[in-house]
Amino acid sequence: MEKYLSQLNDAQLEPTIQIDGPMIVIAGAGSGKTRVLTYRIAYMMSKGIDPFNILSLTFTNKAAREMKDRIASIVGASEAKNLWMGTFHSVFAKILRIEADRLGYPSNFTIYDTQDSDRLIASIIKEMELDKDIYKYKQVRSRISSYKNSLITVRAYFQNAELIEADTMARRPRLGDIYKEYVERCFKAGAMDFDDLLLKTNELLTRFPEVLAKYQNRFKYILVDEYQDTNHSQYLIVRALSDKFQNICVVGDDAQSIYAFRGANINNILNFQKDYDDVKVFRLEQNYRSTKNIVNAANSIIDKNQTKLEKIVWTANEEGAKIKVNRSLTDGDEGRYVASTIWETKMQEQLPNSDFAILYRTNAQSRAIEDALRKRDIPYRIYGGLSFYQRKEIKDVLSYLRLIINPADEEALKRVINFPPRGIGQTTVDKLIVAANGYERTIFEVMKNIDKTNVNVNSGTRTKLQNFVTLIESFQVLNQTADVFELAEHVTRTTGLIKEFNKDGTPEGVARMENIEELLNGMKDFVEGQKEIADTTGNLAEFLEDVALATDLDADKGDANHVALMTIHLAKGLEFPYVFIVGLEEDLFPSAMSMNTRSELEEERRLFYVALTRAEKQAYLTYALSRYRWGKLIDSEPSRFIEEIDEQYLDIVTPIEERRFNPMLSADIFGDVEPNKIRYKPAKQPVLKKGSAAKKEPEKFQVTTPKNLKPVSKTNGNTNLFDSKLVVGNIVKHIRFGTGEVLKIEGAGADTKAEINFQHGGVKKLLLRFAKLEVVG
DNA sequence: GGACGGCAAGTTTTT
DNA sequence: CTTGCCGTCC
Repeated sequence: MEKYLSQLNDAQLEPTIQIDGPMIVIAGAGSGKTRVLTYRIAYMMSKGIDPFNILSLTFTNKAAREMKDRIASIVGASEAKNLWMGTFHSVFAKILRIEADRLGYPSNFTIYDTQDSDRLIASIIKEMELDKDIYKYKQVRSRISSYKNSLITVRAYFQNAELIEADTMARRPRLGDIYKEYVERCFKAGAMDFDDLLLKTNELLTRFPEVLAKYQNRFKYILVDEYQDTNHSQYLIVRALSDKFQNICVVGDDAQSIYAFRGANINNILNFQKDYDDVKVFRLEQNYRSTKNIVNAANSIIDKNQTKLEKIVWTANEEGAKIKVNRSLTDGDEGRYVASTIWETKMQEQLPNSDFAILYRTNAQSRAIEDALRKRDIPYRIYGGLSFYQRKEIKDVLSYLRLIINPADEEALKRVINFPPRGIGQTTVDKLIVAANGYERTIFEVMKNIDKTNVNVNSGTRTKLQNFVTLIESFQVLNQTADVFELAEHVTRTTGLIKEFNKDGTPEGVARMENIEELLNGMKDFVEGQKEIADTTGNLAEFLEDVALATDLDADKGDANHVALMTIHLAKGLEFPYVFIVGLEEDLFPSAMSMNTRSELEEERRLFYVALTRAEKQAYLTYALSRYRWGKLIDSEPSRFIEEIDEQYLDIVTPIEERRFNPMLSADIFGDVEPNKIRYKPAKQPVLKKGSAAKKEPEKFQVTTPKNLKPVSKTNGNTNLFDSKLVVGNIVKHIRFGTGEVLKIEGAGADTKAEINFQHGGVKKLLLRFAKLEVVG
């Protein structure tokens, strides 16, 4: 342990060896807070504290996993295994399953994702015959969500005249009724939404003192990372659990609070010292990540905010290059600028793709960037956006599985009761819902006892309903003996899901088939993985929970060599040598939705601060004069955030208007130069989208690349390789299909697929993003 | 009950 | 430009 502690500076060492009592670590960006957290836990264990008594709450499951691995490497895997570590949502979902019956929930409750909530709310609005233009389901959902995060239950809502007044004034007098119905329907379906995982935990700890005592005694030491992003609900859970022993350590940076929209309350961190007695305060102010230029520029930005804790982030690192600011004509040009800059830097410095990240404010911005990267054969991966588990075909499969575990799950049932089509139409489903509400039973129970009900359906439909019940029940029987993978394979086959997606032969259908295939592969991995961990059973319920709370970041293998594309929110906690922050335009960043109040604007500014401080060596800021939005070109002006940076840290690239008339320079503007023209065979170019950019295909210019440099990624005449390591002819090993030869590689980025001829199983097309392939030759 | 085509709406950010 | 929803016709 000593040798690890000696790696820390004085400021880091102090909080690391401070074990007892309440404490806060205010950690500037890049100041090594993860290291402090990790070593602190290892240190605690080395002092004889039972890992069983330590609870560590992180912001992502990936962070938890990495930290646990690191701790395991210091103190040993068998010790680290007993640590409770994870996100608020995953930790308390586990506790809720243990204690569920106290709250009247089954322990196998479903976790509704946002899409499930949306659908349920939309159908309630429809059932109540309300105007869907006034009661927009997304707005209603976010309203309900913020109530839950503030611990305003339905009962509390109806006792609060102000809230009712506010919603009535907003022309939504029935909001409380929708809220009530939504909560009841979730309860009846044995389902909790994301907010419930926190709200119900609070209910559990408040209503049952013996449960509170149990977990207080269990979690004698509590650590909370990213404390600035906790909401009121989370705050109360932490307070309750730490109340007895007061061994609470929170770590965070108020300057990086960026989740107010989902209820995060920056006051939690600002007021921490008032919440506990004798709080010890530590500050980590030395930045180890970035150059002086980046650190100073970021400081000059955050200085503009009024609401903040005073701290001075500094670095002993080198001065570094100035931040490059580039203006483009359109979003397409912006993409090409980014792509060509990455390509040139990569060649000149001989860098891996994974040294680069492109960050944006909204997911929709990724498309123009993608197109440019694809044209340059630069491997990339998009994080976030529509995640794998939210795709239609995946949700369909998962819905069947959810029904096996919990037949009360109304949203899952509505999704698959007639998909693939089996003659149970909307009219019938509506009747079932009405009957279920009337009898106060679940839809599944009504179907099962259809003969004993007064549901008015003809005998043909009756049989179809009973057949569906029998189908699900047969799956339940199989679930007693089969593992997740075997079960899912059986389900996709017998329900006809596979056939359904296979039948049309359209590219979409084929893609969907392949996604289902990958889901099955993922299940195989899960089953294999669980076998190695003794304390878990690897059953279907656990798989579904993992999936419900997984983020796109969690699926990352971490070793792949690609440029990362993601929103700034998702980039929090990560770092990259080269960072591009794109779309720095008014109304986009800062967002038009967030310029009404000072606090909203300050949050946008903190977001910009987070973006800038991801960069280690070099940051690029780009903006476009016009941008496609809904198919139309709209004008934009540079973001105020660019001006707010002290100019001495900026390198403002020549404005584009001056260069437009210089034909020699225009190649740069459009960036469409062919890299390494001599040796490089351009790949199949994707069909260009309509738009001004496409029309102006420029002349091909030679890039000034040293001749002895070869592209880092070997293209082999094929289109872009997702993982540069894999080429045609490779012999690979797959967990399910065994050994095979790579025949073909196609697609780009997250959708890159390889066609592989397996010795057993024949030719398969696999998504590289999910297929865990081992190159063996 | 199901398939297909037309039209409106949507882009903050996520566990 | 996309996606999802709704209405029409078989």
